[in-house]
Amino acid sequence: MAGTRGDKGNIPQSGRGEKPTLRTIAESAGLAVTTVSRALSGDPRIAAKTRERVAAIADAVGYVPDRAAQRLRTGRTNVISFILEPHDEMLAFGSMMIAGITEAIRGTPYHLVVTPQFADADPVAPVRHILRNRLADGIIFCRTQPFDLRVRLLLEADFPFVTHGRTELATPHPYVDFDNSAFARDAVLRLAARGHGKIGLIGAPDTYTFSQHLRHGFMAGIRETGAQAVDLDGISINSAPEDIRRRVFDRVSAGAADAFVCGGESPAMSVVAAVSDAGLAINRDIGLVAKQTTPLFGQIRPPVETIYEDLTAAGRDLAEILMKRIAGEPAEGLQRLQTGERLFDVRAPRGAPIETAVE
Amino acid sequence: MAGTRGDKGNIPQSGRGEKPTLRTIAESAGLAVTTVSRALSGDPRIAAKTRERVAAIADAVGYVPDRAAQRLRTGRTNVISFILEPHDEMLAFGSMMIAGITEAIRGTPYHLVVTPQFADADPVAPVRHILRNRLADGIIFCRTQPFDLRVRLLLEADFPFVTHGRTELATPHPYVDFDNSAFARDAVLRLAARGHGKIGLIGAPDTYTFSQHLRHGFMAGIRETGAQAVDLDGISINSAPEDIRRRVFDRVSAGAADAFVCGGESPAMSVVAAVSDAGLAINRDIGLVAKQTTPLFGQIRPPVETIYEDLTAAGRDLAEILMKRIAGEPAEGLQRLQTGERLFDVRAPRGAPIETAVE
DNA sequence: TCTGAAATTTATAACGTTATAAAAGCTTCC
DNA sequence: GGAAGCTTTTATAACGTTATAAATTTCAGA
Repeated sequence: MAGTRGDKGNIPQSGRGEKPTLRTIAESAGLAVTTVSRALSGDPRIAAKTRERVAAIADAVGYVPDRAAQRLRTGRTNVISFILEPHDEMLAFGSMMIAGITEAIRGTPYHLVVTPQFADADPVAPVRHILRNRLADGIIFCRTQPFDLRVRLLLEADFPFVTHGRTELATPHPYVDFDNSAFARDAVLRLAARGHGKIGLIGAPDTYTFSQHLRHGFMAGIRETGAQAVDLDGISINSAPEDIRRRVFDRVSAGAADAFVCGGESPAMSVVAAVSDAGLAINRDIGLVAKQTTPLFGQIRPPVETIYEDLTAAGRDLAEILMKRIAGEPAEGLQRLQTGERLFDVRAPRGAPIETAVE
Repeated sequence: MAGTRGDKGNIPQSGRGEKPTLRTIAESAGLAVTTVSRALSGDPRIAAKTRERVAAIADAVGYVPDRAAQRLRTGRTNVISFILEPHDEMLAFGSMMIAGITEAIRGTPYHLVVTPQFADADPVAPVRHILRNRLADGIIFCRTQPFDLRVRLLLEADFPFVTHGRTELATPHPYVDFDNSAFARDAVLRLAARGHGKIGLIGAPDTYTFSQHLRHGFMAGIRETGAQAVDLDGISINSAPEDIRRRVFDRVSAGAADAFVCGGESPAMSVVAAVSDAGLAINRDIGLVAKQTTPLFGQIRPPVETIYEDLTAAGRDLAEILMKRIAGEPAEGLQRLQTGERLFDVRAPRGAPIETAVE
């Protein structure tokens, strides 16, 4: 039942029930199929007059090229693969990225295929699968490691890709990244300037490159200000919210920490909860600077100072870079480092212009 | 440069650099291509012994069928299209759904293609586009309207689809929905039982079916309890967070409202902010029951009573239903209504067993 | 041993497109 | 007028698969 063709032709443009192909147009125009194909692809070998005539007929019959046939013939898939780990912690991450990617490929022939990277499976498996079966023209993936296996595999195969996050590999490759080091350093400077001396970092597991950047920036800030780095026993943005809350609650209750730098809004939420549970107040007693990736967080009370990482813009950049890479541009020019935007500064009144970053 | 084949064969399994096809296997086995094709698809016309032999060779050379060729020949795309509106407000919505869908199609031949539905474009356009170009075997889309044009179009074309949300059309169609009516009614009963008498609903624009369900349930609760429904001047979960905050602040400051039912966590966040800004306290002064769709919200302080809508489960159901529909199952059995799970009840101590719903 | 039917395999064509090579039409110029 | 060189069009084949129809082999029963 499902999927069978209805009796009445359900293609409104053309009077006939048949799906128009190049042959339909060729017959109607009295031309060879090859000529029509070339005319539609704007081949300069075809006379301008013929091109126009063909375009008109194609439009009239509602012709759209068959992607499967094109793909079979050319080997090009017109597919961009976005590899996504369905993390609880990531929340809006995927949605924001996808919004950016779809925006960038709007009007291009590319489609977006989401390829899951399951936690219980080999992380390289999706890349290998796409590569072997030529399932896409290019790949986007996130959360790189310093010596990322996926990057090495793709470099070796000379297959187009972009990463969200950098690596420490010698061969340059296209990437989009957020300057997490600057974010963390800046956060520490700001907290120290406000009198906080015992600062904890809630970053990510050290396997990720961005996590190391966070830590480097954080430690740089610590050294520059003479503040004390508070150990949080391996708590990270990947930890269960309740674990984070408890750990922060312990440190705060014991007076062992008086400020936190958070790599995400989910752990920041837990910090706010822990501080509240301890009978203390964010900003007044305990400092907090967090990275924000969704508008939602702007409404939290008490207001939390955040730096905004625009993931939709990142997705847009990733897709644009990938398309350029597929078109043959060299990797060197296709690297972009985002910097954060200050959203709310607790020292400034609401709505007031935000001061420039601490030098 | 990018995408060109490296000199060294980069397909590890097979010694040769060439991509194995049915012909490769046929030649190696001394069989016709047709036979190999049938053997691999488990056709009973092929002798069991031959099937095994072919399977062994296919495995050895690392054969994977060419999707483009299959698609061209059979007309089946093995693609499931998920139509997504990149809403600010939706946040984790897309991610959770996608997590569920990918989970369900794991191990099947289906791929997930995300098709954006841009706010500035015709909402029916993506469906029409997929239909015309046969870009998918089935479609998933969300936020139905009572007389949804997309549903009507797809029913007429007899094309497989599932919706997240119901319609009021006479012809039954597959759907997954959350019982928003029960949620809203239950929320009002609970708030009223706690002594709140002036209750506002932050639902969705009335064009959506689920929004009407929210309102029906809400009004049913109002009638049953004799509470007063507070008008919020068209504020909905689609409104800007700051607008919601201001409106709630006004009502609460003026003593015009003492409780709220929220159809999402983003507006609930704004309610918490507004109540805090008005110098009042959630639960003590102002009641709040919200729908929760992400784990994040569980950490908010003060704790907010929520009902959990499991969007990952919804995504899983949607994909499963769609695959059954594509396989030809009738729409009648493919309708599912989710009910919410109480996550936190302010009257019960944390961690204590949760009482059953108000009757 | 032969016949007819069942089991198994094969040849051919087609899905809709584009790359390659060849052909036809048109100018230009000696 | 015809060769040379350009522009424009066409014929053919191929990408890798599967549906259809035909052919071959196998086997039971007479």
